[in-house]
Amino acid sequence: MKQSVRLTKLELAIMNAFWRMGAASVREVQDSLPGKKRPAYTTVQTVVYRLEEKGALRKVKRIGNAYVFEPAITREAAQRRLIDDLLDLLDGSTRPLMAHLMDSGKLSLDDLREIEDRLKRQEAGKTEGAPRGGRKAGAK
Amino acid sequence: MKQSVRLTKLELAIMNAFWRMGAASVREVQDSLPGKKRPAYTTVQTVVYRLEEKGALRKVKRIGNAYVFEPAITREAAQRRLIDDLLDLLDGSTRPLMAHLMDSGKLSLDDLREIEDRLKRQEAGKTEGAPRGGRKAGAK
DNA sequence: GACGCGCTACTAGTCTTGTCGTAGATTGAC
DNA sequence: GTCAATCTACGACAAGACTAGTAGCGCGTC
Repeated sequence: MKQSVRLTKLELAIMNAFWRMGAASVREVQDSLPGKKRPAYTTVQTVVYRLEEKGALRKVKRIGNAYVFEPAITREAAQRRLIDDLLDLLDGSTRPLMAHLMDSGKLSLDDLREIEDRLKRQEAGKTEGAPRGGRKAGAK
Repeated sequence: MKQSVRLTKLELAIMNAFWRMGAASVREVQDSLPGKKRPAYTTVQTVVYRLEEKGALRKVKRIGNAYVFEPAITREAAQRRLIDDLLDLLDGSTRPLMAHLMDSGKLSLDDLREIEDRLKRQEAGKTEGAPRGGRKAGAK
């Protein structure tokens, strides 16, 4: 049941292009990469193909002799995987994470307020019915 | 001025052993690794040597014919690097991070309260002098 | 002083990621 | 139908990480 895919830096940069553009050809993706880190066409091509193998992209059609790909996973899922991997490395504890975010000024009070609101809504919302088959334990 | 070292999963597992034990020999580290993921002695040895080259460990003495190593970087510094790398991948935004932590129930309201308090104290303490443009983060 | 054990030092193979080139196929334009 | 442009398909290679084996040295023991 592992549908989540681990992406490397370059793979993520390329996926970002797809999430931004929806569906695109290798050429379009390469053109869209910011100048400084724009690899050769075939480099982008190789990574796109690898992403397809990994299940992060899928071919949707051809235009001319070129394939058009689109994302097969959401940005959220990919980010989730990234974060879970990090938490795993941190032994599952969010403490060092939060501590560092605060120390480095990456978390503002406003950010916190927003999160707090959301968390409250979440807690409130989950006591009423609609179990939303999310992550029930039983999953074989 | 780059003193921070990027650690991989195995390297981190080994550093964790050192942070836990203080100073140790390769043998001690290997023995301390949890059974499931205990690599061969020479594998641990190779990684320990690599960590020394990277500056994450240093030799402190010999006991018998064996070297004893100790951490040359703190766990906090290593974790900081991990987190900064992640933020880099997330385009510097903490939003998806916080959102996922909440969704997966890794952040409680209590956690948030604590963080909020700390953040407030921090802000109060820094209004004097240093302007520190909050999140501009850029700092190459 | 000889022996064996454990440790170091070195070597080596495999995998992943990033990088790109080349050959050949396809296509649109004439 | 021919041609040039553009893609795909495939191969290659370097670096880094992970994995582990082997050779040989040194230390403690008898």
